[in-house]
Amino acid sequence: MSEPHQLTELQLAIMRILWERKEATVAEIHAALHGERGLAPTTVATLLSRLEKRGAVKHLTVSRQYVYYPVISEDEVRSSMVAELTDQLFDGDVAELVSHLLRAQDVSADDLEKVKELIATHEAGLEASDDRR
Amino acid sequence: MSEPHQLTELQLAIMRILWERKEATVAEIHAALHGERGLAPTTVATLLSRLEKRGAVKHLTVSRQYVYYPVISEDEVRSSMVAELTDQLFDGDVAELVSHLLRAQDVSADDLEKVKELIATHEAGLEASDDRR
DNA sequence: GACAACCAACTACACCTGTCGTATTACATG
DNA sequence: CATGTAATACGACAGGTGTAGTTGGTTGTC
Repeated sequence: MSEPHQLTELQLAIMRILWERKEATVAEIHAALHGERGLAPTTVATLLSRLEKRGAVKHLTVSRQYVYYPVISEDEVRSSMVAELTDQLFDGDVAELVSHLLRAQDVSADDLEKVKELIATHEAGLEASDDRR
Repeated sequence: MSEPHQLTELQLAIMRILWERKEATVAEIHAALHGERGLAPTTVATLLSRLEKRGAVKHLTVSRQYVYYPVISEDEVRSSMVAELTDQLFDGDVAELVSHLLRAQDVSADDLEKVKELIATHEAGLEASDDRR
């Protein structure tokens, strides 16, 4: 069942870099983050060791430097966090979440098109597995 | 446009009670919460005053007791939190969120039906406003 | 071999949240 | 009016997070 992986904004920013690159040193992550935020290198290092303590990343040591890599996948985190949100805000009802999305101004006509296609594709997939049954 | 209303699990639990009942005293909220969690009354009071400091609730004093009521609506909080999640996990792309929902096992056949109906209804609404234009 | 540079480890601190205990105040009652 | 009771106000503390400084060990270089 995989523990709940609730990550904060900064933690996610770090994870995103790791997910993209598969692995990175503290210095690389610091550089990648540095564009927008003015964080000290030690700050990034602290965050990474805390993420490691929680089991979100691990590291190898390569010539005196730590190379971190993700242990949990982006999809796991997404699932975990979306589920948490759905539980807390929509009593676990995914349809309610979608309903909210549609009702709020959050969905543009473009989005709607995309969503419809997604559903069509998804249904095709379901039928395929139906056939196989 | 309306500050970010990111609430935690417990804070949401309290807000839900307030949204349902329109208003409630500390004692009532404590009782309503008490079923599942063993919180002290003072804990609930502390949470409420902190929520008030943040502008999520306000209170009136009725014969020595505080009667709290919500200042922000459930929909506001939902929008705010869903938007935040979408930004952080899906780079702000709502369609990506829906895509994730469909791909993950999170959506049952039933849910899918409901979602399709929702979309149909939503489109009908859009056309109506198109006509009006 | 001494020294500078680099890096991780450790420590610190402020702020938020969940949790309460204690102090204080206001009311009702005898 | 003295008191006990009921509620709020206030202060505290632990655990997590963002943020960073300082320390200490390795290593490459003169």
